[in-house]
Amino acid sequence: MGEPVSTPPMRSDASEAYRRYLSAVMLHGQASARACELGATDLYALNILRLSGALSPGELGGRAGLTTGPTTRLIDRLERAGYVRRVPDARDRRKVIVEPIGTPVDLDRVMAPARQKVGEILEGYTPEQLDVLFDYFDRAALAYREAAEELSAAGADTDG
Amino acid sequence: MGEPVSTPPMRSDASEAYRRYLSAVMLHGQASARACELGATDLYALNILRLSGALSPGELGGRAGLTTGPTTRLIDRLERAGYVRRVPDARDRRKVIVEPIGTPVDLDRVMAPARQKVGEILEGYTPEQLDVLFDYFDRAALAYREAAEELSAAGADTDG
DNA sequence: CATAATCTCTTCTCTTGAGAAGAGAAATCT
DNA sequence: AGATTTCTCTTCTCAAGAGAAGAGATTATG
Repeated sequence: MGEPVSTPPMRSDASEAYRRYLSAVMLHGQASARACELGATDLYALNILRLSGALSPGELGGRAGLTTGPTTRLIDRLERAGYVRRVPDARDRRKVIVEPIGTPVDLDRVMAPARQKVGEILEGYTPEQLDVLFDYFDRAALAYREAAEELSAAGADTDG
Repeated sequence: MGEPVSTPPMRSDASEAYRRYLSAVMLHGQASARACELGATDLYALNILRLSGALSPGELGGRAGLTTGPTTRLIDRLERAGYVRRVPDARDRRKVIVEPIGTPVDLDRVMAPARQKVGEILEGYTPEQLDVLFDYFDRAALAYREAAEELSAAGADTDG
């Protein structure tokens, strides 16, 4: 997955710190998925569904960073595992709605350690400091999305 | 690849913001790789080599989040593309050293937009605020690594 | 209306990652 | 020294993602 190409912020070792951080997040994602006996993408998609509720395959795949082909098979796997159900959309018969209907039994147990550790870290910050963190997450997310957009647009230009 | 299972911090929409952030970072990584005509993992590995210098396959694979099998083929691809060279380690003949010997021509061009945008965001913060950010990256990285460690250890327990 | 253009999902083929098994080299133990 | 254990990389098989192509449904246009 897909793995991230970090864009190093400027300080001396900042880019290393940032890279280590992203790397750790992803290694944890893989370990979590393995503990749930799922692929990392499958668990990620399940998390998206838990937070956002039912989505169409297109929406789900887009948020999970998948193209449409793999998305269909992702949903196949989740459906077979009993975590998800396909429901036809009444208003647009081209569409399907993917409803979460279950959660891996040990998901909470698996997430607990990271949740607690990160929670403790965040508790150590003042509200102002937390504002800085989440302000950064917000704006950086936008920046990366825009940058990705530019790259895709530039690539589409030069394609046949 | 692998995609992250975010562990939502506590605030109301914080977990959503955090998820969007990670998602954006990864989508940008994929777009960057595509723009360089490489896989996301391949470009990530190349970045690791640029920052860390020559590494053994084991080290490289570990940092890229790959197991040893795929790592060999990753290096095969990079070698075939001319970005990397395998050199035998004189002191330990089990080992190989992977040396970066080139970089995709348009890597800088590809990275420029994100680098600039993120740079602008970071310039908007005071030194104290930047300390908060990088303090978080440091500690969160450790937290996620430890949490992943616990999961792996627990999984190894219950395995045959 | 009818036709064309667009959208959404699925199917197919090829590349890439995971994990098990194995070969070769080094370290450790007796 | 010889045997065992450990380490590092490679090879092999199977599952998962990328992208192209296609089927079915909706919307826009003449």
